[in-house]
Amino acid sequence: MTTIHEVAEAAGVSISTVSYALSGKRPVSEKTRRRIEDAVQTLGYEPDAGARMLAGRRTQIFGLTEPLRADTHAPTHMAFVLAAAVAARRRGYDILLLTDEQASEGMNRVAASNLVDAILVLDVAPDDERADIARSLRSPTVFIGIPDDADGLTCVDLDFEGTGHLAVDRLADAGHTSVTLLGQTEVSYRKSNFPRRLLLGVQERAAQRGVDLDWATTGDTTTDASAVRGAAEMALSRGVRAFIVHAVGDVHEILLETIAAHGLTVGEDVSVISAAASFDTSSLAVPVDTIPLVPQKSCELAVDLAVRHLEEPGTPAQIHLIPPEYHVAGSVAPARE
Amino acid sequence: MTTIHEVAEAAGVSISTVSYALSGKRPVSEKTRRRIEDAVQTLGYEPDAGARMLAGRRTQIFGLTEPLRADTHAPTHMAFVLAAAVAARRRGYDILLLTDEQASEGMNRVAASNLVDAILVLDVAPDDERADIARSLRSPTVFIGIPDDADGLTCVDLDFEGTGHLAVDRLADAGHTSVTLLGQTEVSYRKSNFPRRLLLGVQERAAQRGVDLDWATTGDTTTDASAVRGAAEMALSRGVRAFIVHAVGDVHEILLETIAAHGLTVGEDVSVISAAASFDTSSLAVPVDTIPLVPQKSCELAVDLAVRHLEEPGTPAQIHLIPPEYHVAGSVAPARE
DNA sequence: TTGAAAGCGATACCAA
DNA sequence: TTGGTATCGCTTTCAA
Repeated sequence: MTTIHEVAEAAGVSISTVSYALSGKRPVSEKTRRRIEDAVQTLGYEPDAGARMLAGRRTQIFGLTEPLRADTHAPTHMAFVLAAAVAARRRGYDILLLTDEQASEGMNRVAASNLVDAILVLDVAPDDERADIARSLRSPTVFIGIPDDADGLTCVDLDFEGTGHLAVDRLADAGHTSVTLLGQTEVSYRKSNFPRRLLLGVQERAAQRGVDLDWATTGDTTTDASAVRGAAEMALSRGVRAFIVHAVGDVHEILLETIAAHGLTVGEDVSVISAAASFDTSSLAVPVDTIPLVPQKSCELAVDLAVRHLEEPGTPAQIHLIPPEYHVAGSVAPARE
Repeated sequence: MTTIHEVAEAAGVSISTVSYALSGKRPVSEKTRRRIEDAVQTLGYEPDAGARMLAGRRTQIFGLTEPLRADTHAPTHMAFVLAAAVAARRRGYDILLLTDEQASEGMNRVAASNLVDAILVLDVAPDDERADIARSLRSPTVFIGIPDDADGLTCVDLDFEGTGHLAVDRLADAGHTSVTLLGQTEVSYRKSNFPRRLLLGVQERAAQRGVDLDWATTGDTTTDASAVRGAAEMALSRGVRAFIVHAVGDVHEILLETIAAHGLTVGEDVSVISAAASFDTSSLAVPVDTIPLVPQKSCELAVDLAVRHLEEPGTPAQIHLIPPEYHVAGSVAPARE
């Protein structure tokens, strides 16, 4: 293993100059920097992580806690983990995984041992026990999702209520007076809170705009195809021609199939908006207007906030809602008389 | 932050005694150990990770590389990540995530900087570039999966060929002379190698036992329900009454539905074996005999091997195949005349 | 059974 | 623009 001493010797300078040349925290003359870089190159030098942590009081590691509850939608979750890892890496941080029981216990452990510079919290539950833990830690902690008691916490999330407002507005603007919200599974309305927040936003705005609203869940603990089909058919037969879908890809597919089976055409006879979908809606059978939930955005903001808290320790905790963005694909049509 | 010095002072001993008392690497008298433990407790002492790494030359961290290719089955993958994290933690190790481009590049980085003690490799491809990287590293590396060129590598995996053998044997023993293998997607036979290994095992044993074999894939890049149904119907109409399924849960469900739709009963008219499934087959509509792929087993063995390589540096690289286990659920019936 | 002290390999302060 | 060196908090050898 090559050390900073060997690099210094090879370059004919002191170790402090090597350190400064590599960190850029002090100006170094062009030619000495070249010599140092050459030495680093030929010797294959890589600073020792442990020594760095000890001397620099920075680990360049973020903890990522994820309980991985059984009802977590795996693809969505993986997208968030991946996005967090990529975002962190861009800022020079690695991700240390805290899953399962370690999700809570590990937070204390890695914070107390200075293994991580900050902690990112995924898969947030309404009554998340990690909220209290976070409040008791000195390490900056950023929640991706919002617990019921978010007091004193830094949180990042899509503005689900705003998303609900936006979806209803678009349909109401198109003249629809009757809308069905095809939601998540029953269990997710109890164990998470973003589905409720979207529902609330939809209900609120529907009331304001005088829109009749129906709400159907899509299964008990897991997506139930026949329940979805049933709900869609019921709505269509009652004359509903506008849908907001807050669900996984399969539910979208079933709705689109059911609409087609009724001899109706999305974007002409029926309007559909996909709300807060984290999958690629462009791969659906029919193009659907989407207000997407973009893991990259949430995670990049979360990482930015963690870094900011590290660099400016005084930064106040705050909830950051990401404004919804409406992507037109032609699935919303004017209501027919 | 409390340091080992404060603990030593509080307990009235030297720091070395504290260190030894906590690591157990040297006998410490009962009563001094008590005093030290008390001090640790009341002060809330947790050893500094960086200092530990530097002085102890051990990080207690494993790198986990996972490219997360687009065709990766998310739930299966998550099960492996979780199992790896749990197994590692049991032995006192944390998991550092190396995803995406970092899967390869990161291996070199974390190994060179001594950030990790060993590396676990997930999501192994036939021509995996991480094979060469692993061979060039000094850090112990364990593959969970087997690349085509596994020379000099330590690998862990289910014995997929043996799984194929076992499945065919059970059906042949029951008198079946005609079997259909319902396999994975097309793409997985190109981008992974375990599907091929299972296929090979099935073909081999089918030839040996004089069993007619048909093989159907279940879609191009993603599971195609109608393709699965078509394959199942084709087989049933040709008189095939024995199936080996190597696929995700949905494919099982579709096969079972199709069998029922033909008025046939699994375990009486038709025999079905699920091979190398990593999901919980007990939640299927009909109980199905299973030769499971258990992430916990693979990951525990992988972690054990990594630890062994750390403790006994001479340990030779080797491929470790986990013997298949047959779980009876009553879905295999004697063939009818 | 215990203690003193020499590192481990960086960072960053104080001088020059 | 550069160098010397104290320091970070622990592990482990050597001595007692």
